[in-house]
This record gives sequence, C-alpha cells and structure tokens, in this order.
Amino acid sequence: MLNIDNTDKGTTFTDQFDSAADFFRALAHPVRLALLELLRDDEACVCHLQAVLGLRQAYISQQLMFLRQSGLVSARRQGWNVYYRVNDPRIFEVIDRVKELLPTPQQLSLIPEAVNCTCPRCRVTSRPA
Amino acid sequence: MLNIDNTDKGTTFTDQFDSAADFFRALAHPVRLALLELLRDDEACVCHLQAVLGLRQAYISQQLMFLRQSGLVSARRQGWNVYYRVNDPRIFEVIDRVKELLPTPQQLSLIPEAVNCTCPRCRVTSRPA
DNA sequence: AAATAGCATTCGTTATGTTGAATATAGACA
DNA sequence: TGTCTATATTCAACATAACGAATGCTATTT
Repeated sequence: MLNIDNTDKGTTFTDQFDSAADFFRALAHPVRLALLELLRDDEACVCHLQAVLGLRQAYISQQLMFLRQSGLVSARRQGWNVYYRVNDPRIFEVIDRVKELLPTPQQLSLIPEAVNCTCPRCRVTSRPA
Repeated sequence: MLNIDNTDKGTTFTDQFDSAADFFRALAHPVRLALLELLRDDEACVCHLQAVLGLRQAYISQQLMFLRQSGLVSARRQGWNVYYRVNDPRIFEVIDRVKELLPTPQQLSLIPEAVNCTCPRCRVTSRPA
C-alpha cells in the first residue's frame, strides 16, 4: 500500500526507486562500462580484460566484484582462468540507448586487440602472428 | 585515434565511457529518480515536489541542483515559484527499460497527492476540498 | 608436496557523494 | 525600502566509493 504522507518509516514513494538506483550505480563508472563492453559479444577471462584495458589485475577484479554483487555478471572457472559473462544481455539495450542520447559524437567503440594476454583463448583468437 | 596499449595519457578505451558514466551517476539515486518521475508528465514547482516527497526543501533543491548540473532538468521562475522540467523526455525510455529488467515485482508507481503544497497550481489541481 | 599461474580479497588512504543545519538570495508586495 | 515567500547555497559531519599495495586462495603442473 502506498504510504502517502510518509508518517512512519514504512515504504515511501522514493523507496520504490532503490533497486533502480542500485542498477544505475553499477553502470556509473567508466571502467565498469568498459568491462561490460568487452563482455558484450562473448565471455572473457580476467587476464584478457586486464590486457585489453591495461589496468592492474587486482583493480579489474575489484570492479568485476562490484558488477558481480550488482548481479550484472557471473563468473565461471575453467582451469586457471575465470571467465566472466553478462547475465542479461538486455542491459546493452539500456547502455546503447544512453549512448544515443548523449550529445557527444559517438566515436567508434572499437575494442583494442589484446597484446599481452597469454590465456589459451587469446592465443588462438587475438594473436595471429 | 584509438590508443591501443595505453602507453601515454591520451584517450584510452575506457575514456569513451566517461560521459555515459556521468549520465548513469545522475540516475543513481532514489530521490533523483523520484524527482524525475514527478516531472515525467509535467513541470512542477519545488514546493510541490517537497510536499509530495515529504522531504526538506533544502534537500530537494540540492538534488535538483545535481540534476540541473547533469543537464537532465531545467528551471523556470514564475513569480514566487520555480518550475522544473525534464530537458529530454527520452530519459524515461531508459528508466522504464531498467524497471522492466529489474526482478522486483513492479509496484504501481502511483504518485501520492500533494497534501501540504500551497502553490497556485496545487490549489487548483490537487486540492479538491 | 612444492612451485606456479591466474584470480580474489583485504587493508589503508584519498576522493567523492549524502544529508542535516544554517544561512543567503531573488522576486513580490506593502 | 522593508518584509515576506519560495528557493538556493554553504558548511560540516558522515558514509561510501575509488584506487594502490600487499597478500591470500585455488587449480594445475611437476
């Protein structure tokens, strides 16, 4: 039931936006958005994300933990590597819509090649030489 | 030009998400989302928002300032009152899409009536008695 | 079991956001 | 001009997030 005058500490009108605010907060960081972008088409291991973004491994893991706790991604271990994937690809509809609304001319979101990743997947996909 | 290995301090892959992150940050607060919801169909004065949300006036103004600085809303003065409106209604497409993605059963987003607002508009629209 | 690789977590510092209290400002009206 | 109303801003306390450094954990390989 809707609490009109907020006389007690029950549910208020504002409270119904808590989960949406949490969702937006998970996206409110450029590194997390970059990570999600790298996971858009396929899962990826941490070492791959690290190599592409050029950031320290521990920092990558911290941001991935944030995304995990927000329910946006999941992790799967395979041997030495842990592969992350997006739980619900529909979040990209939200992200893409926001990009359209932004006044800045949308540069190509080209993903740089992984240059220093040694995981098995990268050996075959990103290292033709 | 895309900076592949981030060897200098120029534009990195992550940088292209800065403005999107700022946008999401503006929406990453339940009170700001509530304010936007109240401005969805029509502009509203601060005293109206204050009465509906049951929050202090200064606090409302602070959050409105945040939304203003984020470029999401604009203000217009008319006599004693300042009326706020959403700059680009397309942000509601984003907000509504997020609400759809959330697992929580979407409660009715009914907006409570303003009970203590004395602005001229509220006198005619929300105070039948 | 020991060493190694890949990743996660903890700790501490700094920065940023949140919120209340107090105060300031701008316009309307006498 | 002075006062009143509606709103804005400033200041300070507190909470949370960001990030670097260091360390811990797990699975594989030998």
